[in-house]
Amino acid sequence: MAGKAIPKAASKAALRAANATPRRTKAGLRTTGPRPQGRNRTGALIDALRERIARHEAPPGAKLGELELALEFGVPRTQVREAFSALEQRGLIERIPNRGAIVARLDPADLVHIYDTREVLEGLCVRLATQNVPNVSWQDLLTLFKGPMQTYVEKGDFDAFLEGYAQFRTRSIEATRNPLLTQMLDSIYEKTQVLIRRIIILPGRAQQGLREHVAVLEAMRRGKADLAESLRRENMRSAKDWVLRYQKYVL
Amino acid sequence: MAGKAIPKAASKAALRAANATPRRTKAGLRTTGPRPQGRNRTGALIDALRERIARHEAPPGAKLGELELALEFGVPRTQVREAFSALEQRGLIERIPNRGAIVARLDPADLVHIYDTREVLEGLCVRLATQNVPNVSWQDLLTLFKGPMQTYVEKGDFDAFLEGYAQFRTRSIEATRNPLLTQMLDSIYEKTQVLIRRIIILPGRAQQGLREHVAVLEAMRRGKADLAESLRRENMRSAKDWVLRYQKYVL
DNA sequence: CGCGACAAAAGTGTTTACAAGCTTGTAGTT
DNA sequence: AACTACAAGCTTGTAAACACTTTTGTCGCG
Repeated sequence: MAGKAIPKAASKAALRAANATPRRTKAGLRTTGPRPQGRNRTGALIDALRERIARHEAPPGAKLGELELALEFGVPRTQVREAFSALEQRGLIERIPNRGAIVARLDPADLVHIYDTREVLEGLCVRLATQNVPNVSWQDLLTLFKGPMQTYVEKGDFDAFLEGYAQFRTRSIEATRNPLLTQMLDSIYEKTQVLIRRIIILPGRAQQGLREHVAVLEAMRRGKADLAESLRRENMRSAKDWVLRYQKYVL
Repeated sequence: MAGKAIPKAASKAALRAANATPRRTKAGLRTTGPRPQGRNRTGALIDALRERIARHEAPPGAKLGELELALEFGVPRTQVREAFSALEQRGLIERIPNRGAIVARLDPADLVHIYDTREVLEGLCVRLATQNVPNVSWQDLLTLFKGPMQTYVEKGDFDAFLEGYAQFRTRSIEATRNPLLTQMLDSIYEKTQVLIRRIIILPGRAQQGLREHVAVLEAMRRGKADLAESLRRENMRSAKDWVLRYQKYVL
């Protein structure tokens, strides 16, 4: 790895160019321009990074350089720092004093904590959802889970399968109309999203999970909120067992 | 309010003085000095603001000025902004473009959302706590709640009463050994802390809450984790009813 | 006496510049 | 040949200046 020995000229100028924000492709404007948009820029950056972490594009342990991200998104480094502060608060990244930020890692103990907490929150979610909207509004999801989803599993079409799950998730959460719960489930979702693709291919997990979801949906379809809650909690416990049993392959 | 008509000189100089960080009382050092401490400064600022909001020193709707806080804590404005970003993510403050940050307000709908979510999380908390530590370790709290706490209520010594509650809370949360749950309960706690002093003086609430807590503690003392969970949940529902019934006086 | 235009001031959002710390690569010594 | 010491550069932390927006106070007009 000894390398190159690039001389080292132009360091000042290079830094200046790198540190600066590359805005304004227009010609003569020398000022900042009319200010892009209110305060969405940092918010958008936060979301972009959350997405990137959830999608595993930035895997756990990956280093996040302030400069690198600032250049990529075309924002000043201070905004990247603000975003880091928010993400750290959310537990998605870890900041080490003069070393920068890395994507948070999960260890087996974290898995237990996540599933225990998720159990009660997901239970609450389906209970509220069942109570808040007409029973028939679950019919389409029930049909989906009883029909097409079965074939997705058999054929191993995991993308379609996950898409169906995402729908269930989205619909339930929206139906709760509870922003606090939504936020907490989102926070957990971000953490588990990293693993879902490994869990779903565990032997028998997709089939078992599907069976349990059908049961939950049937309870929701019939308006049995408390039953749906306890079925969903059982579902989470079952998922937890699976993950722990195969944890070597998941983490 | 027409006022003063201070001429307006020295604006540039004033701003410069205000915007700058007032570090280093020493004499001739012209640079930043040896860098105070790693990266605790922003973290400390976040905690200080959380505390201030929880204690109602900055009541809901209060404006938080970047400059003001920067001067008060002796940190640069960028750090205040980073702290704001974290607090916003936590839902403790609201940032309005170009207008600054205000302490988040609660409306009646938020109360419902908080109590629904709190119900399942507090239930999980006492269940895990019961499972994780020896039964006898709850004896002292049970004794406290059966004896001294009763007299606090009768005498109207709310400070001592709240102190007892805080102990129960702290002990339960620690016993769960679940950082994620801890974080979520903390997040909720910060929001309700604003109201607790108004709730506790509602007619009959302190007595009823105490009765319910004794029941929960007895279940914990006997190692009945599931029973403790359902009693705690019932306790939260009861608290929610009380708050909603008297919501005009609480909010 | 009220009401609307205008201008200054206050404060937020953004950018640039500089200083300190960690990393890495190289050279010199044992 | 391995190990330590040192120096350069890259990255983070901090400071300060700049640009834009909102607010507020005043003055002129109806």
